[in-house]
Amino acid sequence: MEHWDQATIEAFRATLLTWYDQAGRKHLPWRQDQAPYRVMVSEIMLQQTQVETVIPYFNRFMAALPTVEALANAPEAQVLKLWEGLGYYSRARNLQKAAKYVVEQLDNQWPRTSATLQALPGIGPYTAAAISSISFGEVVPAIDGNQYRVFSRLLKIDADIAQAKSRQIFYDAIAPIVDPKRPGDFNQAIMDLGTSYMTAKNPDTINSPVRQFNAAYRDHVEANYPVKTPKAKPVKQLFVAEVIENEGRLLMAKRPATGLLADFWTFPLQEISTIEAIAGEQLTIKPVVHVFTHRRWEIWLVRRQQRGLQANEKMMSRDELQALSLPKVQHKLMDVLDSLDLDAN
DNA sequence: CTCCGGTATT
DNA sequence: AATACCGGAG
Repeated sequence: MEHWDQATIEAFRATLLTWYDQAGRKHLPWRQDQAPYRVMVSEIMLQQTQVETVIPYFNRFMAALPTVEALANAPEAQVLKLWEGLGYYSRARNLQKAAKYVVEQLDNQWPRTSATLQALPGIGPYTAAAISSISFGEVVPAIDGNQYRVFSRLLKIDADIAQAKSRQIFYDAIAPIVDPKRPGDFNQAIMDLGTSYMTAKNPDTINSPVRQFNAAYRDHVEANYPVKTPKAKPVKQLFVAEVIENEGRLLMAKRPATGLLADFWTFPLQEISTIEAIAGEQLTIKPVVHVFTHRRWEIWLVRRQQRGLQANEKMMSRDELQALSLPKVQHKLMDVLDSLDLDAN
């Protein structure tokens, strides 16, 4: 690992922030006004989700629920509807819990440090540091995938970023480099660097504003960083999805309160061991495929007659469905169904 | 297809 | 430390 002396650290800060002031993504809606509520909402949305995807969701969310009190007092169904399609729905539920906590337990006095912000549900070490540095000026690194990638290359850090224990190694390496005068801008500048020149694939190091600080580039080993062990492949699972229509209503089943897509409504899904279980019954040549981190679902649509309803099941009209927050996989199933009906006409 | 990515739970 | 949780981009 490289060691930077104080002069190098100061030169790096100056170079980075000069570039950020000229070329940083100042137009991002959550950077217009960096009040903690806005930063919290944006950072939770940005967990595991790309900037371009988040922008319209963030704007709708802030228009509908402009203050932490508005979010705390909103019906959960409204919050989930605003989140519809973003995925990782526990983020939305925890976000509202965090808002309630700030309003009801803290009398609207925000925690101002990374350590205390982590008491809020859904706020871990990265998000806490992002909020505290951007909104309150705390001098801490906000270590996300961008910071791992950027500093692993700049400093040739060999710790495996897939390992939890590597976090401390990166924290210790980055903390002395964070600009004490502009910690929030420093963190956001690293994010911008990580999504422009210092990308995961095909980095444009030759044009990077901090090329001269890049030890991995200097030594022609940039492709070796960050060090990351590959993750396991998702397990394949076969399902049959029942389409039961009656008088314009569809039979929907509510998923269990814990686990995958908790409490969300989908067509009734039954796991099958082989396609033979529904021989000839399927409506399409190929299954609907939906992949999670750890599971790959292959879902065969079948049409069935009206039957008795289980406790978690309900016949729903199209209007009722439209009002609900439905997971992407259910939208895929309904889209395939609609395209079949279209072909029939 | 493959790859990417924070937090909570266990 | 390992696993669960989603959708989008290339």
